[in-house]
Amino acid sequence: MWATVRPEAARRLLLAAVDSFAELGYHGTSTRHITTGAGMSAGALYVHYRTKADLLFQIALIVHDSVLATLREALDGKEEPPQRVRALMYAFSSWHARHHEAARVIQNEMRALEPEHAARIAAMRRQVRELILAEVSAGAASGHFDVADLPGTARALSSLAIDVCRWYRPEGPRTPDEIGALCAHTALRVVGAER
Amino acid sequence: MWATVRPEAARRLLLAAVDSFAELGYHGTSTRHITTGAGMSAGALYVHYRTKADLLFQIALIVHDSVLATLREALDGKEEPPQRVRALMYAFSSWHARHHEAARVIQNEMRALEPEHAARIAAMRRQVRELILAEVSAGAASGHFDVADLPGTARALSSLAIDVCRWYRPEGPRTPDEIGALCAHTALRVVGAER
DNA sequence: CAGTCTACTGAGCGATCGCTTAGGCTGAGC
DNA sequence: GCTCAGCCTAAGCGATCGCTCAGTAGACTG
Repeated sequence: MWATVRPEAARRLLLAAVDSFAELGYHGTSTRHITTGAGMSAGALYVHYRTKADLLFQIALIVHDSVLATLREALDGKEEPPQRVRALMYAFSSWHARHHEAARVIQNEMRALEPEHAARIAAMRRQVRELILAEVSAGAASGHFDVADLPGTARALSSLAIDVCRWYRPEGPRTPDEIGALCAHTALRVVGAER
Repeated sequence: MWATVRPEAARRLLLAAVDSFAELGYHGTSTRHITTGAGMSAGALYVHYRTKADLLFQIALIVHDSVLATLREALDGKEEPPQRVRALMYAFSSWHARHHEAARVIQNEMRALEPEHAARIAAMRRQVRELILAEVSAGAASGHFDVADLPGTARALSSLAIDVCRWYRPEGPRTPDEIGALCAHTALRVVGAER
């Protein structure tokens, strides 16, 4: 996810910021804590980023790009609605386990963005929601699913996957792939695909 | 939920803190912002609370008490597992809509607590999880539900309800009661109670 | 080798933070 | 009518915040 961030020092700062934002929150993290974590002195952050808020924005852009790419790749080549929802939910929820630190940052810290940056991120989040809603709607229209409330059901699937980043612990009993399989199975029950 | 907090000035401070913590986060909120919101000067906070962190702890105690009381009251008198899970999920999710600000505080800001306070809150959260797990397990044992993974399914129900506080907006199209009904219905599908 | 550029250091700026303290106001009890 | 405890204000402490900037080390160019 971070491979494209250059130069290497900018990437080190960004990774240190994700770590610290996830653990202490945006406002709980000082710029000195970030630069120390990246092995640099206090002023180095401003060589690569305009402000602390800009650093958060760059993180949000990269992370949301990663989510969207992951979801689209998961759907690629799948035809039948149950297969598509299974792939989508597997990818979405296992991504939230694998990248739980980055996910926590984009779930909890977006209110620190300036309005115009927040709007750009909100647009990317809307794309994710519409992607899920489209799959639920398609399955309901084709008769594969039994769904009375389309947006409400899409919201439920979204909740199942996103909430993973809140409770997931790497030392816990489940791997990201096992969580993906569980969430996908649960999602198919939620849309009424099991007969 | 806050009626028992006395004197009235302490309650005003507490309510202002919940508002601000929910909107700006614990570290994003200054003690001056809290006292201004309660119509007092900066020093007034320390008449009623030892520290800013202690104020957060008092909030967490009250809020978790409210959740536990709400869940136990919802189960009271219900006999059959499907009825109990429906009541539990209705109460849990509609509580998260009705009290979405307080819920956001206890979901996102608990890491700011001191270790011994965090441990007390963690114990209360464990009680909530065990309450849900017990209902899922009882329904599976009695044959009302079809559940292969008991803790995983309990976690899914918990996610459905808790995540409400992340996306709920008072100006949105659904009332807390409608959200409760939707989550309860979804939960019964997740546990395989629909035949 | 001299000159230039980029990446970074480290001191430090003004602002704001959590919290303390001295003192004033108010109302219940004697 | 006086005392005193409880509640609150206003000023301000030391620490830390985000951010700036003059200076430097080292690689590259001509």
